[in-house]
Amino acid sequence: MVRDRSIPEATVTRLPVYLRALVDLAEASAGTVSSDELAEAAGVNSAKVRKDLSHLGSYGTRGVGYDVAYLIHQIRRELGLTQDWAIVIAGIGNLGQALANYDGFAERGFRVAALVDADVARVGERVGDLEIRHVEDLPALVEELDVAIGVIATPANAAQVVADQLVEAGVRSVLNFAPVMITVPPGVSVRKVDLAVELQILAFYEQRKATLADVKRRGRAVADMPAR
Amino acid sequence: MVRDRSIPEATVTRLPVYLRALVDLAEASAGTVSSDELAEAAGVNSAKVRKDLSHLGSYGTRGVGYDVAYLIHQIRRELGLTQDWAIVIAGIGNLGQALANYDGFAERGFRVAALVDADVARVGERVGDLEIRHVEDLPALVEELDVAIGVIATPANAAQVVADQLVEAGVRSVLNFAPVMITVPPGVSVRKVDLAVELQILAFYEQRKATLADVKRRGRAVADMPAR
DNA sequence: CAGTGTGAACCTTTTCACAGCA
DNA sequence: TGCTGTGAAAAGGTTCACACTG
Repeated sequence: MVRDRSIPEATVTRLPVYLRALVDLAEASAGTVSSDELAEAAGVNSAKVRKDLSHLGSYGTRGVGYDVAYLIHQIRRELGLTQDWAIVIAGIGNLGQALANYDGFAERGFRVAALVDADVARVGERVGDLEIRHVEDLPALVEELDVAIGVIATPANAAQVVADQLVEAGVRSVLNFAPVMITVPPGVSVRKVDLAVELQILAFYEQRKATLADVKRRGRAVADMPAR
Repeated sequence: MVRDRSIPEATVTRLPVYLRALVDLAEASAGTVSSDELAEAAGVNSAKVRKDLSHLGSYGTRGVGYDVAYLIHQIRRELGLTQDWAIVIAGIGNLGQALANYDGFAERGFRVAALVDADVARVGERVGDLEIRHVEDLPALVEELDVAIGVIATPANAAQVVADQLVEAGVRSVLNFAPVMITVPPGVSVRKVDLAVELQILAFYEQRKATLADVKRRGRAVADMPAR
């Protein structure tokens, strides 16, 4: 059967989760893993694991499971993590600093190559082993360091300006932590992480749980928050 | 028509996004907004906005649009944001500190009520106007401050232990920033934010863009990253 | 015979398109 | 006339269940 080149979006979002679970398993020196075990570790069900992995090809062995090391390799290849990616962080406030020092990036092939801020007073300050540069230097930094991904950690009101500067400088992918939607030209990818949004979603389900107290109001119990 | 009490999960995840856009619009003193305008501001399409809002009830006016202030009120009510929620942050490293100082929480009704860390050496240290407390104090803090939501900002290896402590202390909702899956008893909600996962997803699409260079390989162009 | 790979059924979400209302 | 609200259609994602294989 010809393998379809395109992997469903939902699968793409889960591959990094499997990858981490697999790396943990590898460290625990597991040679092989079943879809059941991997599902458990990733917090999904095993049918989903098998479907997802089948999009990569037939890398499992019936009656045995998947070879951990080989599967790690395949997922890395599929996600483009065999190379490492240089990222630039724009906006070195609390969040920017936390991101600059976040070990999870380096562990997974993302190298924080540069830090920029619009505040001239901050320029020259050291964070970890990088020096904060002025945002005006972006074009040179992107070019020099071959930066592919820009991370926006500025306040909301600066985000669009910085996004424009990143794009102008040649960055093609943007991860936006600012609590505002930014617009970019076609061909540039954006993902948005909004810390407060996640809390609001939790609050919704928390509130709904409280409603469980007066269950008698209706026949059917109020649903629990769906597992992800 | 009887309005169904249950709002689709996909809609719940978008309500906070609409809410923010609406608050921005309100600040720009817009009295009314059409589904088209709101869609633009939220980065989705207008049919989705109308479907989503229709789950809250019929709050729009045909030929005119939605009353911004009223819609804000309705979404807040639906999300349970009319009260404010006390949260505790566990693990006061770089990320924990950034979260403790993050304005976006307070702005949206989340009050950081306590900070805890397992490292006794950190106890007593001040971050903003809170003092770091020892993780052992969790039960007392949760009780006293009526904490509903716990945020885990510890390293991966401490996350499960802290999650257990939070649940033990009475927290019913957990936002997990640690790069590991945690398990909790039924009835406790967990959402997970993984900073590196988002980067990995971007890398996937970035890599795919690179593949566009050799478009001739196949008839159909490689798809762009789907908009969220 | 344990566990993958996968059609088929099912469910959720998105999009379309337009009737109906202010 | 302009824009909401919503059935109906389409797309996308999940789960089931089992044939098949190492």
